[in-house]
Amino acid sequence: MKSSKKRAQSKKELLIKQVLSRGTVDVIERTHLEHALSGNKKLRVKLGIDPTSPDLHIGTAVVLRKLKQFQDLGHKVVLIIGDFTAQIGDPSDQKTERRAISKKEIVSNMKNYLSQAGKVIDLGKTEVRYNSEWLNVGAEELLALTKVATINQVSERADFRARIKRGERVSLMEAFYSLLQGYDSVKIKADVEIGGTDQLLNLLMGRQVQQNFGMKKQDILTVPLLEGTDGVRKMSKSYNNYIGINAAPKDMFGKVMSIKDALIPVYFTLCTDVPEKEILKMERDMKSGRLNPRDAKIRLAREIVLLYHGERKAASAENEFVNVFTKKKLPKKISIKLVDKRKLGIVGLLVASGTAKSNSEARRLIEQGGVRVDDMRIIDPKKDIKILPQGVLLQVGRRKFVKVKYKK
RNA sequence: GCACGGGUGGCAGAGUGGACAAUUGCACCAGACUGUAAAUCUGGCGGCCUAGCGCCUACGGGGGUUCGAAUCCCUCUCCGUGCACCA
Repeated sequence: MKSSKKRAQSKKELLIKQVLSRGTVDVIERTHLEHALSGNKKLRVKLGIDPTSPDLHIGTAVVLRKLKQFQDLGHKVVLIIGDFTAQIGDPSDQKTERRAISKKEIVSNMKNYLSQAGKVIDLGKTEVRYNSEWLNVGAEELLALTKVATINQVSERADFRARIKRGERVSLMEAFYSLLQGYDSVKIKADVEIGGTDQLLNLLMGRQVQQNFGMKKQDILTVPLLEGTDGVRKMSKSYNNYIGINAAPKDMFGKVMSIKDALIPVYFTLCTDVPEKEILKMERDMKSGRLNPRDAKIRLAREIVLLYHGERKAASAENEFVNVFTKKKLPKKISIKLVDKRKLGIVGLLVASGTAKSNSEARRLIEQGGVRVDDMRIIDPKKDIKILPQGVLLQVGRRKFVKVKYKK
């Protein structure tokens, strides 16, 4: 009995260590949080969510995975949906003044968000709150809040200062934003708040607000921003370098395979549960040439797909990938497209089958040698193709396969 | 309200009367190679066809000047900055 208790104890220590170190950038204040985690008090762990973008990707999942670790330690996760601020519209995107989104949109966005977030955290143990619940305050309360910070302080923020220097605008709303979301921490009595490294200032403001409202300051913990598939910028939908949580297993697998080799260890650390020791070993082995980065990446892809689609689908996605790209075999499932002619030009065939957007594009693909019909490369854009009774197999590039049949 | 600056292809950002379907970078697509949809290299990246140094559409909207406009003028619209007591 005693030993099992001990084992549980050491397992907890391990989890704590993981919370504080794996995929963690800043911890403030470290020793305080460490003690709190070792204690028995159930901590309230806050994460603020922007309700404008309902699509989650594995980059946004990084912070959710961190939350999950807190949940595993028995703490309470509080998701705060920033519907209030979203309705005002965050003007920080200077160029295109972001339009305020409606309540209805927010509700549907959040439904989407939660169903996706549920793949990472345990929603049953999560408290979900909308900050319009308390932020729609009167002027009196608002003014009390504005006493917390000074214009001097806000204007000294590195990002604001830089923008002012460049002659760009900094809206008051932006300055208020951190106050308002800091007030969330007061209202929900947060012990800990987590967020991406880009949120550090906001999180710090939460501490300041809490202190001014006579409350104990929350600890804060930041996680890195995951680099996107381009390996340059952070993963984001607007850069089109993201891997969606809802992506089909096959696409998810392929997209992971398309990341730069250098990103492999980072992705392992932030996006999978593979033990850090193993990751380090893989890193060493890749450097020494003992491990083919491709194989490490295949494992990475499998681990990631596994988290969101389960083991069976992960295995079949892997199979499919190896088949199609390494062994150059045909994919298992090939979609069928019906056409109403028995014979048509290759250009028309590409367009009709949806493998090319326009005749010009089709021609280009053909001239560049990217088109095969029944495994025969077609280079002449004027070639006519007969649609055989059993159909013809059209391959465009390495990834598009379509079976074209005649529609009676 | 006044002054100034700006609105260019999915994004960033050149171009300020002809050589502009518009430099370049990113993203994207194809090919070669490979270790993979990595890296690298090559080509492409508005549409149409009779494939021509062809035609159509396109540099915020509309109108104009000109043989010719993304480029000049007018007007509208949108964005940004500054000013708005002294001025």
